[in-house]
Amino acid sequence: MEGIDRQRIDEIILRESGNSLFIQQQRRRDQKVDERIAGLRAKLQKENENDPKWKTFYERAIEKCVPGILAARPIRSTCVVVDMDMFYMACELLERPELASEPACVGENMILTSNYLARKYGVRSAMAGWIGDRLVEELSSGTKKLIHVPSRFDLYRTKSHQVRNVLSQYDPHLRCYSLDEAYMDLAPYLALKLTRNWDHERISAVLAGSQVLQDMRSRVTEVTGGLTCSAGLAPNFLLSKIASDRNKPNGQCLVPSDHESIIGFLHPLPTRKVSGIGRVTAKILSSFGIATVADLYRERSLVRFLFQEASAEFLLRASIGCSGSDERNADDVETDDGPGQKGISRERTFAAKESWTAINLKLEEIAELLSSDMKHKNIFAHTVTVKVKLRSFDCLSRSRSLGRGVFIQAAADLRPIALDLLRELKDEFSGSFAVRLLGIRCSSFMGESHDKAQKSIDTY
DNA sequence: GGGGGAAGGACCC
DNA sequence: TTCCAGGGTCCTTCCCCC
Repeated sequence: MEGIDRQRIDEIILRESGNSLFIQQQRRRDQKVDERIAGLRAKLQKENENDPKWKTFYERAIEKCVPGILAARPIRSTCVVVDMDMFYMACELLERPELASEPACVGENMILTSNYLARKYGVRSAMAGWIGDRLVEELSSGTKKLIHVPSRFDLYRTKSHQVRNVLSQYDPHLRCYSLDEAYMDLAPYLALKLTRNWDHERISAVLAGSQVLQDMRSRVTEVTGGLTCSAGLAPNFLLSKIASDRNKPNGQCLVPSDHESIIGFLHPLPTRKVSGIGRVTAKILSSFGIATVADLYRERSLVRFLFQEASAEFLLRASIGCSGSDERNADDVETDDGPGQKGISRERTFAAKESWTAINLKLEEIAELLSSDMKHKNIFAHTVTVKVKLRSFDCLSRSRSLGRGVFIQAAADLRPIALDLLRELKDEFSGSFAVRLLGIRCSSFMGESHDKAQKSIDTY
């Protein structure tokens, strides 16, 4: 079972997806990345010819800012990322334990998550359901069938709440960016627990045993009736996020806060392990010989050359185990309760439609949903964006900011603008306008820094 | 040039 | 035989305006 060949899995996926429109779109995207890489290569060659010493220029600039970045890295490992193990599936397993011994997944057309048995057959989240079926069928020589469990988000929310209740006893300010993940800082908890002021020796001793994490995880399991989670403990969230994945499932990992330990932990990893480095960035890096985080650091001048400033800075920081939030963490323990929501959206996928009436109808439904969400949260927005995905999987969007001081919320206000934007997209698009997804997004909320308006509608 | 909106992408779970 | 989500954030590039 362990040995199911990655290559065979890839072959099956490739064959089954065949020439689907989705795959064709993937290829077009890959091609764009290849072109970007070729462009970078040419630029690099030119630079090498013009000024063979160009690297030293970047090197000096980088060396100058590294000490500052390192100094801002917290000196204690108190940041925790808790990640529930195959969360949706695990929730289902509580009620249907018999599924554990069969390859199973949550989701019908689109797989949201799969159990570890299914993963061995290459079934993973975001995969089309029927491809998962084929993988299991073929790789088990017809002896197994992938079981699809319909998703039940109410259940997952309830369970997520239980988890949050446990975790908030360790950090009342914890952040949850999704149902199955929490970011927390244990510093106040530990300080309190140890009653005395920070005593680095004792805290290290506690943390080295990772007793706190151990207790926390057992309590999660107990309270949820059997859900397990994995956790990472490190000086910042960039590192604890990676650490939380290290001993998955039902495991934990501590990254001590000294530089040697951090580098020893981080540098051997493939760049893709860093949260924020995705498929495309990893591909660009690897085509310039950068495969591991150590490479990322060694080739920092090249990295600076290949990317725009913001991205290069993120990569450089990551390569020495620092995150952008290190500076912030130090002081404002209390002040921020998150940056606040920037936008709100609703989108729906359906069988591709060409009928303009049918498309309009869908758009109106979505406007209705979004407006209701906005009322619920009491937000008024200044910018409306319509998003369309065509049958070819090409994505288009069009947005409009309303007149000065105009903010809307009601579906009656949203609808005509969205419709107008959609018409513009359709009119400008040559070829068949067969729509498989429609979405509306509202952003620039009233009350954000730039707004100079009071409540106002209807004036556009 | 720099600021800011618009369009398109990358990335995350 | 089936034919790839939905809700976000942030970055880059282009373009217009000042």
